[in-house]
Amino acid sequence: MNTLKYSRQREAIKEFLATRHDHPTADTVYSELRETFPNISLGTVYRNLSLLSDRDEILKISTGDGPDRFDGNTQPHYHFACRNCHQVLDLEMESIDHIEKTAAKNFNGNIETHITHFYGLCPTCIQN
Amino acid sequence: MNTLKYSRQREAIKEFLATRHDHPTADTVYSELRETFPNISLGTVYRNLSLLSDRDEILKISTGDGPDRFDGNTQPHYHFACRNCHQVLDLEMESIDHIEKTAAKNFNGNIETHITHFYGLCPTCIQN
DNA sequence: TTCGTTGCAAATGTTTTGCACCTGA
DNA sequence: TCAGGTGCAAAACATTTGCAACGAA
Repeated sequence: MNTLKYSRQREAIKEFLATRHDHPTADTVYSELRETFPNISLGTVYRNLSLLSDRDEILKISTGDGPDRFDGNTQPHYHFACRNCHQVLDLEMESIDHIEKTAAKNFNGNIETHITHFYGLCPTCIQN
Repeated sequence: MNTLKYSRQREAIKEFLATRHDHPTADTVYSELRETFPNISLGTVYRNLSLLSDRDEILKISTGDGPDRFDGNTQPHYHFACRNCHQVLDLEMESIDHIEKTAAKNFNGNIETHITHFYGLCPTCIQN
């Protein structure tokens, strides 16, 4: 593995994600960090987000609708994406890891992980 | 719902996807159809793929790695994406729809559907 | 005739990358 | 010192869209 050198920008990105629970996009991270680092570039944000998610220090969420989102919470958990307002919420649910065994039954490859996203209407949008 | 008018291009796209089981990308659909319709445009391919998947006549697969893929098989089933060769395979497995109930337990919104993808090494790549 | 569909090209939105300079170890 | 990190700008990718011409009903 590559040797990492400390960088204020990278630390700030990690720190920022740790305080947010709304799964911001790269562009949101960029705009917010601009207030502390007026010269930080979008390229740096993308480079660090991808570096951090490669190292499993943050989570990258691709819902298949709009840009990728990022999550500072690396504990295993699941996400819900609202089909109306497009916000992404954390779900508090028991583990469903057993589905990997189910999938492995008739499969000759090696299943290492899975990603599940749930979709529908969020508590707010359901009221209309 | 909108009234659809017959189009040879749209039929050919649907027909093409029905014969393939490797989940081609829009660009692959485009290149292959070019042989039958030398003037078909990428825009038309994208328009029809998105129209067909809105109507649930085909499936759109976003693995979060590379461009979207499309599947002519609309029967509920699951996909496996190889982290080495990036091919996408069908999994033959029993239904795991019950995970929607699990997810709904502590959630006030309405869960309408879910998407699960499995990742790892495919039978071919596992040998190296 | 009407209105959905097409081809083409330009535009958009997201993410990656080349490069010269900067910075941490 | 030197390898990794940064800012900037351009490029790469994937996808969408405006528009005039075309074609199905």
